[in-house]
Amino acid sequence: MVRSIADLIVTGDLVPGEKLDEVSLAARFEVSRTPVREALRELGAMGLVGREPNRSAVVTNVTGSYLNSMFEAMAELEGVCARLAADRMTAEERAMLERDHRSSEQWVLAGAEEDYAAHNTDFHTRLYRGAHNDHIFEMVTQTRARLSPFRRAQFRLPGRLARSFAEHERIVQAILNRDAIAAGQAAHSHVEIVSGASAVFAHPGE
Amino acid sequence: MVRSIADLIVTGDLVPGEKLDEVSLAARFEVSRTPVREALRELGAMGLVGREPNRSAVVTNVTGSYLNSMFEAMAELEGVCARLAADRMTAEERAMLERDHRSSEQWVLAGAEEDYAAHNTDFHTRLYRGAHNDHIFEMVTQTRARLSPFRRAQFRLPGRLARSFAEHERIVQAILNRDAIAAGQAAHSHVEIVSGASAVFAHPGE
DNA sequence: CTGGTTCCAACTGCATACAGATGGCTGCCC
DNA sequence: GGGCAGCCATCTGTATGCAGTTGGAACCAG
Repeated sequence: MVRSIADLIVTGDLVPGEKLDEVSLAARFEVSRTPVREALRELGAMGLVGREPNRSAVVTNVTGSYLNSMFEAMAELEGVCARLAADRMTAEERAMLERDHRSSEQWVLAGAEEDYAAHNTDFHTRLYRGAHNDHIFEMVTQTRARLSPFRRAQFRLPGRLARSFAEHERIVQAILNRDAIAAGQAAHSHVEIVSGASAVFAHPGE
Repeated sequence: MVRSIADLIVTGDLVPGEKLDEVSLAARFEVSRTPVREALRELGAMGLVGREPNRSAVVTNVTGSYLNSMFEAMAELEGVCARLAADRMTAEERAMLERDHRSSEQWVLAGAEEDYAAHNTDFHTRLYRGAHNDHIFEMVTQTRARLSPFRRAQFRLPGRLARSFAEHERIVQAILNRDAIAAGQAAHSHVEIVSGASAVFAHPGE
């Protein structure tokens, strides 16, 4: 239930600012209002929807300022993850990260945005896992989920694919060299750039 | 409702591992099960209680490994906050931070654990706010809430008060000097030390 | 006395019914 | 014609009832 509604939001089926009426959602999933309500509470706690007393839940329309704070947080968290990952990744993890990264070059050359986007998600997830810190993993995953409605189109920008790949390259190299500082910085600036690329698509806050 | 139950957990009234039976909670607060259920869902999303299908919610008994990951995350987040705060705090914020810190010395000299603990909470909150990043503020606040059951007694350790004050001093100085790097490091190691001091009190995980 | 099986009580998950609140619409008054 | 007030429709918040499931207690067999 939570998942179903979250998907509607993350996939963009429900647009930021849109009201989530309990009865229509209940009808849509053919259940009663109760599970819907509970799911909305949970989504509210996760920050995906906003709730105030006696009002409909609304898909969080992150205002510019809060959106920026999330992108900044994302950059910081990525930096931390990469730094920790450089120290802690196992040999297998390093190998997988590199292999995966190398193979993604084909999508860049082919200009396959969708495929590269999928790889990109995996790549970052590997990074988060590599930090070997469950709580940080949770935080970064949640933050990413909340940001996802706002960066769907990030790879549409011309040349973004190649640049993203080059930035990944820097991160991978630093991690393979076990250079924690460099890895942290590379990941940090990588996300900073993504945030700039995505800002354009941000839904105007109210 | 959420707040009421969360308080029971944070204050230690409900102990990690304890089952949260919906009907008794409903009776306790003199409401029906419905709002209790929704509150539990929300607390589940916040990570304060664990939930699995057809089971009672249980106060999260953070296992040793996850507890460590939270303390580590806390150290990283504090470091980030202090670093950002050193750059971004307004003159008023700096002044308040210093004033507050100075005045806390009286509690150290008097050995007033309760009072110092209250000040300590304020001090760190100031730091988080000083970073001027709402999302990071949320994350660090949530993490702290989840950790609170596990560090209630941190100032009981002999000499901890004075050491904490000295560490705060380093952080304050670095921020007043606008030395972001030093502030970040000082805050990071401060929390690392707290985590060591608290580990002793961790409820044994299962 | 111990191990297993069966049954029951208690609790969770969901649905429905009702009460309270809110926002918009309509109609009246100025 | 415009503005204000009161009413009504609609939606959220809460209570209660019922069905499904689970864990444990009691009982029986070895």
